[in-house]
Amino acid sequence: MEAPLHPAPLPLSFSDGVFPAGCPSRTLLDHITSKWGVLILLSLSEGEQRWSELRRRAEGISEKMLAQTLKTLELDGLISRHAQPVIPPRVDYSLTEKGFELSKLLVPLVAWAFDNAEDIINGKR
Amino acid sequence: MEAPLHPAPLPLSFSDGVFPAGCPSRTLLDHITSKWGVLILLSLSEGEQRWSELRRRAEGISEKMLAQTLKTLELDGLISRHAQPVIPPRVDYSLTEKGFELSKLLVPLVAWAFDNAEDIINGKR
DNA sequence: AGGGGTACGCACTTTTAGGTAAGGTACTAA
DNA sequence: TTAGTACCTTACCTAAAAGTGCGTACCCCT
Repeated sequence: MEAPLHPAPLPLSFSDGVFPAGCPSRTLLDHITSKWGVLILLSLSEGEQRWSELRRRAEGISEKMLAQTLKTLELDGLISRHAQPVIPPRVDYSLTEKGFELSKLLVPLVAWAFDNAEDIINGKR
Repeated sequence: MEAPLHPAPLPLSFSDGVFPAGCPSRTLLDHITSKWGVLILLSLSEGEQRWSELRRRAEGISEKMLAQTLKTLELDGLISRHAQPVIPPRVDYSLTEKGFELSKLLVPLVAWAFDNAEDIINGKR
């Protein structure tokens, strides 16, 4: 009931306790935590998948946003693209090492959100 | 170099592998992973803080967005507000139990982003 | 001959998050 | 009297995110 008030470790290097405005981590966080970025990374945490599969799994995503999100994450070096010159086209996406590291932190977060979402969203308003 | 291809546990309850569009967790995730939501939660993970302190730490935030973000997170039951009827006004914010649970997952994520941001953002384009 | 699947790119429009600026209260200090 | 602090609210506006729809290339199936 009462506020926890635990100090919490926070192993960050923000010496002065300020999260600087121009910090590159803000940009990276924006990519990772974008509406569709999370879902794509999450989906790929289960292994290599192709375009159409990702489209199906991230329900509601438009083709434009899928392409855009994939491109951004690829530029960030979090996922890699394997295009096979076959007909019909086949392109597989998978996590890079860095992307996999990230997914290990992201998966539990989303799992927690999934488990607690109903209580939280219903409990209010 | 090569793609990892590890299956990854993924302890989620998405039986069919689809992340449903209307899922409440999408809304909750939007709040948590919003531009300022992350920073506020992160900041509060270090303990109770007041309005002006949060404003200073989340560099670049406007008063409007601070108020809005705090309100959303409070409605979600992630933070709690303690207003003291003193002059000048003093309002302290802290994480709730749920918010603290969440921060334990969020902190390492942001720490990772902070550690890897420079490499990632510079290495591209 | 026609329709459908796959993986996009491009242009256009809508929606929304966020920024800017001003005001408001209830004081205190100069 | 003017300024300043702390904690907001409200109205307005813009820039960025996201949606919509169209086109493409190539082949398969019927």
